[in-house]
Amino acid sequence: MTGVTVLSRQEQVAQGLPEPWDRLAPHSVRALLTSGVPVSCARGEAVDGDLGIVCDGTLGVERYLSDGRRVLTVLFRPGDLFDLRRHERLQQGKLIALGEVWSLALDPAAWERCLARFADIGPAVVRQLEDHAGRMQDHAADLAAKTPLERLASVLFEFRRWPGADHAEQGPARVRIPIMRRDIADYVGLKPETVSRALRELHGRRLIASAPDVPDEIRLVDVPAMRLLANGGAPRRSTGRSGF
Amino acid sequence: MTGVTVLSRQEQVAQGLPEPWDRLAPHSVRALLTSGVPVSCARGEAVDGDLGIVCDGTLGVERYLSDGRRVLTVLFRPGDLFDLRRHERLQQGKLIALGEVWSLALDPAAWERCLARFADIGPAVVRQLEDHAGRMQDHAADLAAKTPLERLASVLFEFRRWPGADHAEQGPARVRIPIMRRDIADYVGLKPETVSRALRELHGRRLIASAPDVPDEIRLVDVPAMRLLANGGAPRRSTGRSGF
DNA sequence: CGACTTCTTGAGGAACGTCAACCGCAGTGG
DNA sequence: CCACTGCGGTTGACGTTCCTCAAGAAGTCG
Repeated sequence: MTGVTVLSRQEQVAQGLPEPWDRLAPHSVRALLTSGVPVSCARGEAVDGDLGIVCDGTLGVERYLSDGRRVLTVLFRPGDLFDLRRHERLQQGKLIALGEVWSLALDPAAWERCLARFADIGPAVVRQLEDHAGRMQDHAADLAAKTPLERLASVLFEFRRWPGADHAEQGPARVRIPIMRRDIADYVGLKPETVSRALRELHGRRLIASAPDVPDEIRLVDVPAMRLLANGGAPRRSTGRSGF
Repeated sequence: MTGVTVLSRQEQVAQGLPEPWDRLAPHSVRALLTSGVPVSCARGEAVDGDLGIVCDGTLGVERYLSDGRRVLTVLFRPGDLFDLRRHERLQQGKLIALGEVWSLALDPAAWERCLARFADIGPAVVRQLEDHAGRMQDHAADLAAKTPLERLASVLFEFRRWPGADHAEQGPARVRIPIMRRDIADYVGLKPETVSRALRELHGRRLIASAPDVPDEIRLVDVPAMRLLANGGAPRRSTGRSGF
């Protein structure tokens, strides 16, 4: 399950390359793929190499506060480009695998050559960065102002928006939770217990549902209500003085 | 206080252009400045134009949740490039002035020409984006895991790190709070009352001090302790089980 | 089977948000 | 000059919320 599978995985990625990369011309894609080496990581492992593209699984930037509290500041999903070359010397956390992860590690020099040679890669990268900035802003809004329930709803939509193989098989209202509760908690700024309770509450309100044997396969029962909730439809308690 | 001051302000900016722009060759700077038109905004006003450089004051991306809660997801300080061209159609908030603000609005077409013509501007922009991404990650970590006290300490350092004219006059351990309490609160995910109490607590612990007549001019009395606090040195209560 | 991890559930308490009131200041108009 | 108004900031009392702690359920691996 190493050499050959790796290649087939590259091909597979080339086929259904998500979001910005799918607009690349065939030779750009080929150059991108041959300039990188496939790497696999087990859960918890640090990803070596600070430049690459996620092929499968979820990566996260992990940061520990002085007293041990853990935070996940960013998540990377299949198709995402991660570039942490300026990261290390800023002590801004470590990139780790939040599950079984396949990624395409890029050699910086080769990457620059690739950028210089193929005109369509540059815009794709810019688009990536802009998307990323947008997600970070959404995330900041979640963390700054939302209740646990709202954060959970929001993060479920975030999971759903992510491109990836999952989407094809399941209906549009289905979401597979790709990471552990603890990682969700560290990402949305809650404790695992609270995440658990919030999901329970969403079930209780008939907003989501899941088969008992696959609790991580969630169906969004009431999408509009979930969307409203994710956008801040449920204030903390009283004082729902909307309108100003 | 319009036509002439504007020009002089441009010159002034060109002189002490902060962080990434100061490394530009003189003609690059000149091109940058002549490609933009100076704009001033009063507090609360939306900034027209979605591409530009902040010259003086503080801008913020403001977002309202469905029920009226307000969040500031990003702050822009003098020297920062803001590019919200993809922002509008993603309904990701509005750029508003958090005080009296001078900025240099850039015409997208002219900007692209500038980018294409001067080789040193591109890297400066990339550096900007990377810095920005780093700050967003710091901010996410603040919001996700830190207590009000820690958030305040952190945001004070953020204010201090910002380049700007303020720095020259005051000592290195002095910070001027550039925005209102309410804006601080909406930025760090607290309520103004809590911000007030946290500042009071910092005073009480002899970590910061300020003259009674200028309460927004803060002196960092114990920088190491403040730094530790900003990095998460004070957990919520017990369970300070550091080390894992 | 036991050791371990992840997830869940429950009870209790600290903490931050909520609400209300007050202070100081600036602008306004009689 | 002073009352009036509005705004930003502060302080205090109170209550909900979410974290803490502990224990149990369910799955995995040796």
